Formats: sequence, C-alpha cells, structure tokens
Amino acid sequence: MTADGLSRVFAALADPTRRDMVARLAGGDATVNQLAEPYTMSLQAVYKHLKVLEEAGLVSRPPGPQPRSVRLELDVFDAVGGWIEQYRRRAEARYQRLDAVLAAMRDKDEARDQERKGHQR
Amino acid sequence: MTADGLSRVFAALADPTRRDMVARLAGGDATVNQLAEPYTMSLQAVYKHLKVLEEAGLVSRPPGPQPRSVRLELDVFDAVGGWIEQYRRRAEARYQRLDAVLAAMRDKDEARDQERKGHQR
DNA sequence: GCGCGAGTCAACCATCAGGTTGAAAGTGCA
DNA sequence: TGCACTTTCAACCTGATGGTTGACTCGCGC
Repeated sequence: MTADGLSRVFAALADPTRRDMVARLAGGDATVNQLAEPYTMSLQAVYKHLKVLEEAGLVSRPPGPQPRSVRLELDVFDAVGGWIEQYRRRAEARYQRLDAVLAAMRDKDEARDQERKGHQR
Repeated sequence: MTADGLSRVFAALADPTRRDMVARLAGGDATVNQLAEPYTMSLQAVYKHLKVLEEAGLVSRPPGPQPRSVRLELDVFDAVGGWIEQYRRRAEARYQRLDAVLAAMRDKDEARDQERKGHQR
C-alpha cells in the first residue's frame, strides 16, 4: 500500500462514526438507509462518510438494484494490520506479554458500544 | 482503549510526517532536534507533531537532562493492533491467504522510503 | 551570573473536514 | 408517464489542523 493510501485509511478510521459504520458492516452488508438509521445526522452527511471510506478502499458499493448495498472490503485491513504489526511485535518482544493483546481484543465490544453513543461530533 | 483514544491514535497516524517519526523512533530514542533534522519544516512544526503523537500516547518524553529524549510507546500498538485484528481475521478466514500479510510486511520498508520523501503537506 | 542552545508557548494564517440545507439527477415500479 | 425514493452535487458555516514567525523559558558550561 502506498503512503498516501495508508494516510487515507488512517484518516478514515480516525472518525468514530466511520469506525462504527465499519464495525456494523462487518456484521453484513447494508443499504445506506440502514446504515444511516442509528445516527442523528443528515443522510447527505452519511454519504460523505461513505465516500471517505470508499476512497480509502475500506468499503465498496457493487452495482445493483436501486437500494445499492454497501460492503466492507477486508483486504485493506491486512495492509494496515501489517504496518501496525511491526511495532506490535516489538512491544511483545519487549514486555513478553501476549495476554495484553487478548485482553485488548476482549475489550473491543464494550469499546464499540461506548463509541456508538458518541457518534455525533 | 476508549473510542476517543482510538480516534486520536488513528488521527495521529494519518499524517505521513508523524508515521515517519514513529518509524524512525522505532530504531531508537531521539531528541527533538535529531527528529527534525530530515524535514524542511520549522522546529516548532516538528514539536507540534510530537505533541499530537504524545497526546495519542504513541510517544513519551521521560524527564531527563537537557537534550530530552523522545521514546516510542509500544503499548498503544497492541490496542490498535487488536482493533484491526478482528477485521484482519475475517479477511484471512475469507480468502485463506496468510501470505498476503507477509507480503505486506515485506513491502513496508520501501513504502516507508517513499513516504519519507513526501512528508510535506 | 551570563550566554547559548534546546525546548516551548502564542498569535496568526490557509486549508481541510464534518456538518448543514437545497436542488438536481437517476432508477424502479404502479 | 409519473411519482416516490435513492443518490449525488454544490454552496455555505464552523472548528480543527498544519504550517509560519516571534518571543520566552530552561539547563548547563564557563
């Protein structure tokens, strides 16, 4: 992945609303209206977020019948994960505690719930 | 990690200059001046970037003698890595190709070189 | 105690990002 | 055809971000 691509992905994931969208899309495809449902913002704002995610390659909108579906593109997470991984490995080597990783992954669900509430800017 | 913390980390990593700093700090601690050396921007601008990294918890500045050192804080990468990991696992399960991960990690060095050149906004 | 270099703070400027509203295309169906 | 719904585009506002310059503080060697 190019440096510019990495920047776009990180920038896209820096917004809580967009991370929430990603999390929800991981559970399955959705239409824009379904995606927009939990938020108080306008539909156009949701489209803007979607465009950012799409330009970062995190999401795709396969052509189809009118309520087009939004799909999570998982490939990009490999690239970003690889970038993170090199530093994470150092951390693991340094502190010899793999359990922190597992704890972090166990915490992700409640972190996501917290985040769902704070989606408005 | 709180949702707000995640946002700060991703936002911090969205900037190529800051990712470059992180990459260089992974090779060892440095002073602000050493960090600023490769860039054409002012020292104050570098200091600002450093502050962003510090507020995201990616970097610490242990008190010490006058040329203070900047140190990479690796713990945060665990948390972020954990967040990414859940989607990465889906990708791996879906496509059954772990090799893509390794390829991505092999590419990171040249990607970083590319990035070093394009650090100005 | 003085001076110098490293580090920091503050004010300012330009651009970007997230949101709004309004209007205009597309698309599908009765 | 016509209508309703989805999607997109454009203009605008506000706050955050990345950069600048200038001034100020902090340690340390002499």
